[in-house]
Amino acid sequence: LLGNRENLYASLLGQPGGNLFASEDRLVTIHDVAAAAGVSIATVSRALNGGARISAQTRQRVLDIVDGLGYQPNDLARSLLAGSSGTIAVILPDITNPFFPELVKAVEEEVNRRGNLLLLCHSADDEQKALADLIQLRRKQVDGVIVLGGQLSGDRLAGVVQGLAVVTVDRDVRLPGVSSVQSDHRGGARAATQHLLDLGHTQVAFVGGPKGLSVSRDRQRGYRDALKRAGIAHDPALESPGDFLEDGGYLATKALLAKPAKFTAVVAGNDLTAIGVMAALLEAGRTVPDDVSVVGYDDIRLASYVRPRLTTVRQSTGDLGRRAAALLYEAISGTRTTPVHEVLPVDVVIRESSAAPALIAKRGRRRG
Amino acid sequence: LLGNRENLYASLLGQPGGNLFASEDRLVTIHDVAAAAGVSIATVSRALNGGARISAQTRQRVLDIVDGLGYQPNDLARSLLAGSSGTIAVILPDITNPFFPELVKAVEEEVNRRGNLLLLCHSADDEQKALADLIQLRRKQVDGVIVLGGQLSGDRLAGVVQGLAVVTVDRDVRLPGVSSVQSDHRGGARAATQHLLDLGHTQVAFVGGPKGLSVSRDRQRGYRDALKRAGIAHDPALESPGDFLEDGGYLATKALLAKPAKFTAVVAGNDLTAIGVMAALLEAGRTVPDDVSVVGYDDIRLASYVRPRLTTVRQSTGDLGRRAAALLYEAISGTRTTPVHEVLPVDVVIRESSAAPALIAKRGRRRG
DNA sequence: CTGAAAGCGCTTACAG
DNA sequence: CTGAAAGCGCTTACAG
Repeated sequence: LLGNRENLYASLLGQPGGNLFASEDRLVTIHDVAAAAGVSIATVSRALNGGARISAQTRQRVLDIVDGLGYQPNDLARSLLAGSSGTIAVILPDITNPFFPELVKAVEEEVNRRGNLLLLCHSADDEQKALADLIQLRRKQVDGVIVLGGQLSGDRLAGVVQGLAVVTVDRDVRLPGVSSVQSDHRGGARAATQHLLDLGHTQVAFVGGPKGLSVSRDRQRGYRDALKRAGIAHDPALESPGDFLEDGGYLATKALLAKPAKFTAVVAGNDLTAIGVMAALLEAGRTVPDDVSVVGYDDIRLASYVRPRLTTVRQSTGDLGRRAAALLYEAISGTRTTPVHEVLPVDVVIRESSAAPALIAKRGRRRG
Repeated sequence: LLGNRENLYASLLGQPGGNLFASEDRLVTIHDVAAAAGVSIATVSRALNGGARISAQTRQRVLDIVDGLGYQPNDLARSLLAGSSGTIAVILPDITNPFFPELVKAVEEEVNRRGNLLLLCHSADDEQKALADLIQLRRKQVDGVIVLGGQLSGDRLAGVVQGLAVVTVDRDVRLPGVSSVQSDHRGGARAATQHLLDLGHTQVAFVGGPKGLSVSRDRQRGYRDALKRAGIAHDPALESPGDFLEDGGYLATKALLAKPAKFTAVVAGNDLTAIGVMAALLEAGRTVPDDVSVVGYDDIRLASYVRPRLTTVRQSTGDLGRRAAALLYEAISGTRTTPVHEVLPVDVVIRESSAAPALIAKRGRRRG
């Protein structure tokens, strides 16, 4: 295939006749090739698509003309016949959150490996736009779509999704025929909180994600799980939603700091939130981790570049993308008819932003 | 248009008959609608596309059937006729560099505003793949493509680009009919370096971008411009290429630190590089900015969240994307026939990572 | 092995 | 206002 492609652009670069235009502004079509080669368009098609019986010499003659003319088949026509466009779409809420580009990159690699192209719709946070996009995608005959996170309700999604292969990532709606992939948000948040508890913290705040996302809910549940297991009642005054961006973490922490309730550690809904949390703490004169410990979630690349380096929960973002793509192609090809719901494992990466609370640390030193 | 869309998915959600399938696995087509309404397919087409003369009552009857059946026109067929797919592509080198998502977001908004869809090709760093992608895009009849940065040589691009509307961003190749947008890399780097010089630095190192990119070249030129203007000869021992990622900045700084040549400030090729530079300095026991000042380039969102907050050159990334999209649509519509090459202004954002060199600072204090 | 014909799902002159 | 027909650029049985 690639060899074929190379031929094609070799011709585009080299040949004097390779100007792509049959006339003024009509691109060269299969008819032009057929005429130039003195064969029917069926023969040109056969020469191009291999497989079918055609004499080696006819094929070569046609291919030479194809090169000379710089002919490129029109995929719109091919797709119309095939009923498939060779295109996959991903719908996501916020491409400026580094978590998504990493995921999209993995998806794009898989999509490319299969010779397909990737459409990007930046809409999952706006239900109206997401629905409109989905409809447009269907009209364009995309073969499948991966829905990343987002607010789109299951009902709405179900309504618009018929006839489309769909895989969701990081949302827990169960739709007929729709597989999903997500990492173990609840377990991850539980482990992150447990890590702080193990360090000796007993007053742990939580700055989560936006309300209404299953990811936010799951991570909050994990946080509470850990507290409960340690016999600590969760204090609503120490829990705050965020927006999965730096700002939300910053603002929520400001608010937390203004309350009478004390805390020596914060579990953040994701890394961007954690960065905002740290900024607010620093601004309030609290040192991380000496005064307050902070843990994030995602392990985006920058988590290890901020100071202090961020303790966080690592998701294998690439795996998430690759699994989503794999499941989507199974759905498209009909290999998989009953959906699966995969939960990928996560682990806590301990870096510099978490430490024993000040008092305990002193006691420890005294003992040692 | 949106109203129309709303109708459509209202029907998809509500109607009992709206199942999209005419039979087993054939989607409903215009013929099904025509048959159900007892009219010709031409009439259905007219009812859907407005404009043409059709009685209000026939239109309504057809539209009701359309809703009832959940019919969605096949855009592949429409596009084949129109010779245009309503699709735009962007080719970029590295979506995990936060600079690009911000740009892509702006482009996507413009593309959406025009009712088009955006294809994403993650290939500009691999010439072979970029060419293959470009060819595939042409076959899919995309209306235009925005090429972001990347290594793709002008010649190669020229060969494959005929018949496609193209706009380049952050590269200085001049191709017939191809407009370009970029920020003032040279001026920006010059201003950033000047800022350090003004602070009193005389030994300023440079950790740039990958070799072979015009962006890298321009920023290095700006750096040298400023030195020259100050009567300082640039020292090749203090200049190093990077890769526009954290790692490159980190590694290059390690190498710089191992050399005998001294420096009290570093101009980094971009913000990611600057973050790597700071990590290496910290690891070597140098404080930023007390021992060494660092300035970045791009002003990605995280530049103001790392500690110390990064002094950097702000590009209006959104403007870059919006201008690129606008120029592309001018090319597509034929409004613009002679290409333009726009250079957008930049400015230095002074934050915490730059300060007077230690010695000067002390002198200053003594004096004061 | 090769060609003529039908057809993919639409839109748009052309008649009426 | 409405329908029959042609055509967008291809692929694929169907004949020969």
